[in-house]
Amino acid sequence: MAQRVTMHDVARAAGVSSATVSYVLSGKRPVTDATRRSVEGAIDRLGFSLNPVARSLRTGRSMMVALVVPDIANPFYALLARSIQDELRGRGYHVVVSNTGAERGEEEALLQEALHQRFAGVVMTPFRLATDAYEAIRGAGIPVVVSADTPFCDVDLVTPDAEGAVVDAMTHLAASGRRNVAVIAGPRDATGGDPRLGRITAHAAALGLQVRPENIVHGEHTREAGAEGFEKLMLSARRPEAVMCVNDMTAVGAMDAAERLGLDIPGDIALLGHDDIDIAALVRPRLSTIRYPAREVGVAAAQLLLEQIDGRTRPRTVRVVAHFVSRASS
Amino acid sequence: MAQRVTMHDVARAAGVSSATVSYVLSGKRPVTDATRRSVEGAIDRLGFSLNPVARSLRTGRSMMVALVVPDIANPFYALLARSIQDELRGRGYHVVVSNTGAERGEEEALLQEALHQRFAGVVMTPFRLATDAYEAIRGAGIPVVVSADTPFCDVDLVTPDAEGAVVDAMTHLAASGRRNVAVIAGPRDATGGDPRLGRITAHAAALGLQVRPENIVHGEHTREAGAEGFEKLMLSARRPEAVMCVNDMTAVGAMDAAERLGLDIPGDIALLGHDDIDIAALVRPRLSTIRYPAREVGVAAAQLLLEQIDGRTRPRTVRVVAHFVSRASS
DNA sequence: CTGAAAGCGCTAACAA
DNA sequence: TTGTTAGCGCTTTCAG
Repeated sequence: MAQRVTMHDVARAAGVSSATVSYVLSGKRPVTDATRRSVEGAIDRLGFSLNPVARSLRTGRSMMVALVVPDIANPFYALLARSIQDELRGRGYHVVVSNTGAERGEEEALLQEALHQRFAGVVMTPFRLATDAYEAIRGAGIPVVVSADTPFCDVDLVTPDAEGAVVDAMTHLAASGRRNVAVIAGPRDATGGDPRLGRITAHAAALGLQVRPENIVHGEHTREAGAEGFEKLMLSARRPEAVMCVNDMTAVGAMDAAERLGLDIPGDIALLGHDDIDIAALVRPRLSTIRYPAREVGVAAAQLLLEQIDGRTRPRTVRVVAHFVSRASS
Repeated sequence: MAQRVTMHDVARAAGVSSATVSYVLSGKRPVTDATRRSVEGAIDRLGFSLNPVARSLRTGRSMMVALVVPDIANPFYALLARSIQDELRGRGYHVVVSNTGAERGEEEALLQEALHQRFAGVVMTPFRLATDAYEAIRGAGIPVVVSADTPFCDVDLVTPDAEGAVVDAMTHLAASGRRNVAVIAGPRDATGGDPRLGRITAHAAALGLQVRPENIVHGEHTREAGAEGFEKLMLSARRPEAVMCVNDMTAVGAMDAAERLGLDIPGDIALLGHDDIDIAALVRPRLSTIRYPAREVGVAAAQLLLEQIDGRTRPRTVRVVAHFVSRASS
């Protein structure tokens, strides 16, 4: 009772050739109304549906899109996944989600895999991948969209426009008298460094803030790493008056640590996150953060991917603007 | 420069037939050490890798597993996805995530799709699907695992063992003098009703609690529905002293509403969730909840799926035990 | 232990 | 406007 109905069966039932059935389905060739009706009749009489696997083998392209992220359990990526799926479903694409754990080996392997599988495209948030790792897959003509803070050469990119937001956040800190600012940044060995950290240090001086080298700690984008980083910072001889975190999950980790250490936020120290996942407004104190809307990022990524699938070849970059959201933690 | 290297090329390079290459790869037939070495040499000299699409066409089964959930942006399902992916990756399976929005039409369509795509299996959290909707796909021999509170006939099932936890939770309410208990339950038209609600009403009387019919409201498993449900309950002539929610997201919605209404939790009213997603311990007051560990559910589901793929045919049910977690909201 | 060959179900030339 | 046909790259009988 499985789908044992092939195009051949339909063709026979409709008294045409299987090619005609194919053309009725794809519309790639004019077909008489009569034959069309006859074929369509046979199709739903027999309950036929096209075998996507055979089709993929023949055309060399599947309807699968890979979404490669560090961790789908991270709310930012979960929401990103949701919005990409929503955008792509209409066009019949399925989304294969894979987790890299931000590990370079996994990032490479999953990109390879997308190539072998002849996926229709890849949306990826790389952390440690070499910037030239896209050569092979782009050489195979598989569309790639990268979501990252770092500029990548020759690849479609969705990236934040966050200069203004960072300036706002730091202006806000300065206004409340916080001068000595620390940063819980991303991993030291991330490809292209940590642009979020870069933006902060770039603007600090002009805004009257100081980011001492010893007040910069590195770690993964996780809650645990955030807690660890915060504790490290609190050992500093000159305790910072504010901590800016690479994302909201690390900021939550910092709050965990602050609680353990008996430090009050924002009394003893101001805390800022990045992304504005739902959790940011749910924790207490509510977390001030630089909002980078996952949903919009996903929409943009899906858009770029579809454009490539539809034939665009010149790489494009979409900047999603980030905003400072002031809440109780700063 | 794409993967234009086929088994034929490898065969020629190794001076054997493509059948032999296939057998070297699959190990389904004994092969001399000499030929094996020669083939393996050719394989990595040419950078060959097997085309999964051709393989799927031939065998009639792909290495894709469908994960069909209401909303991957819901932390419970995100974590479920993560753990399933972790379990399945080792065996080479990829996970295709789809969102149903808990809509029956989508649930049916996505199940169908898994059939057409010849997926290796399906893990599904159904809400409104008819219980006999699995016939077709099971008839096609595609393994299915359902994660649900409701018992489903003839399908592998991962389901909570929550009687004890519910009794604990309600005992706790009774002990703190809450007698009049309300429930924010799942949708009224869910397949098999709402077993979480069922468990509550089943135990209420024996524990000295009262769940009045007008204190049961229905809605989706979302934050918004939770807020709406809570507001409805607060209009009740006899305001309940405790509210039990079908999951943590609805409980968070209830907290949203409580704040708007100026009600104190747990002072004016106790609040309980269900699942224990990370957010439960992050909101204030921290949410008491009935912990149903998504990670374990995912592991069990993956296990069941693999067993089926490996040939088991008799349906199996795994019960994951739930526990009451007492926090500040009750 | 190895090879030859027949397809899996579809698409896209090429003919008619 | 339609049909014929040759594969896409693999697995798996059936012979050797």
